[in-house]
Amino acid sequence: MGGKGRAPCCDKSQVKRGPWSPSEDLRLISFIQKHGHDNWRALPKQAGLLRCGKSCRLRWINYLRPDLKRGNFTKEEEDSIIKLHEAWGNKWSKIASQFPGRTDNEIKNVWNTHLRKRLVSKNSCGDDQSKELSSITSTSSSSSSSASFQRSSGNPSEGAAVEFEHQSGHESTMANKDPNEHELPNSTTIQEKLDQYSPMEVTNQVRADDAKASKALTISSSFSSHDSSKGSSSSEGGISRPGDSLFDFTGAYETQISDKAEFEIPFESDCDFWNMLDGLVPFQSNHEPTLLQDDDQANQSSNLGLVESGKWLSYLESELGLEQTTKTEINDQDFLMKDATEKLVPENYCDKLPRPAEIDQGMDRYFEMWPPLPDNSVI
DNA sequence: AATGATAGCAACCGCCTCTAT
DNA sequence: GATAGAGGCGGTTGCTATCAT
Repeated sequence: MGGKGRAPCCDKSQVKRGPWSPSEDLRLISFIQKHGHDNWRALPKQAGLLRCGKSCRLRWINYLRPDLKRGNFTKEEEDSIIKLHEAWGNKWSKIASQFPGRTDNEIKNVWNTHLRKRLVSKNSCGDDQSKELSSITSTSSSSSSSASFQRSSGNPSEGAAVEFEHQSGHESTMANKDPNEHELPNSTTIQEKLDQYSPMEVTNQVRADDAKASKALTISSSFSSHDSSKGSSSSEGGISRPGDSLFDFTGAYETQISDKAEFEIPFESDCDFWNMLDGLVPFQSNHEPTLLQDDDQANQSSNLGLVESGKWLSYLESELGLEQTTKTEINDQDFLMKDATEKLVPENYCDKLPRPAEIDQGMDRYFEMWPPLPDNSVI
């Protein structure tokens, strides 16, 4: 058996760690959408990511998968988690398998932060669990989730471990995880994700250094926090978007596919695009200007004036190469070998962010202008 | 307004399990 | 059957936002 004494999966000194940037996310998404994820260890290199394969896998499974259901857990879900935890213990992946769109990590966090305390407090108040379980029984069969439990929760007194038992073998994090899940939903999902990187939300959210910005972006632009009382501040600025949860695709994305299925974000797209996405948040707020080293960067810096004058759409078009066909000629290798973490966007770029609608228009045009590419299954 | 405490959650770490050779 | 590699899982950490004082 493996385990002890094994070599680490990667050289920790050679990989980027910490919060994921938007460009990294999009690289990962687009890569997996196009090529799948047969080999997590090799994926980062192929995708041009300076990340550990495990980190990529985790990021994908927990946050980027298009079938994730984000947002608050319903009372029914929470009750069912309690019930299942009672039956299975800390078998988070097993529990998560009963909640389509939920991840083991998410459930684990919910348990550790909410449910355990709830149970403890109930017990400490002299309330026995039978009361709790009785309420669970009455509600768990009708989750508000668009995709209800795969199996009926049944009678809690009869042992959920049997009732929910999976087929032998690996439990999977996803309810129907397929090791060859290359049937990634669609390109629209990427559009959705791009939409969610609404820079205005980020602007309202982010005020610190790179790491903070990245973290804040991840939280505020993508997800509605579990705890609405403490959660994302993305609404503080009065900017909210329909379907605020980036990953709230459950049951919905299939219909969305038809709308824009012909638009596929090209995996080998313009590097500037990725950098621009990073630039939608003030990642560079604390960076030294020396980051702007080459002509392109200098040009972008000079373009800040356009942004300032409100000509964002034009700027975006320019940056996306929508004005020139030559930018579409960038090849795979250019993209693959480009460090996703590299920043080309000027400092304080995002302090001058445009209105979201303009972003959306720009993104829409981006997707319209980029035709689907042949499916190159091998890099 | 400033500061410390607490809550929430994304990400990492190390071990385990499975599979291929 | 032994071994190595990769994926997966559960526990834990570290960072940020929010609350309380």
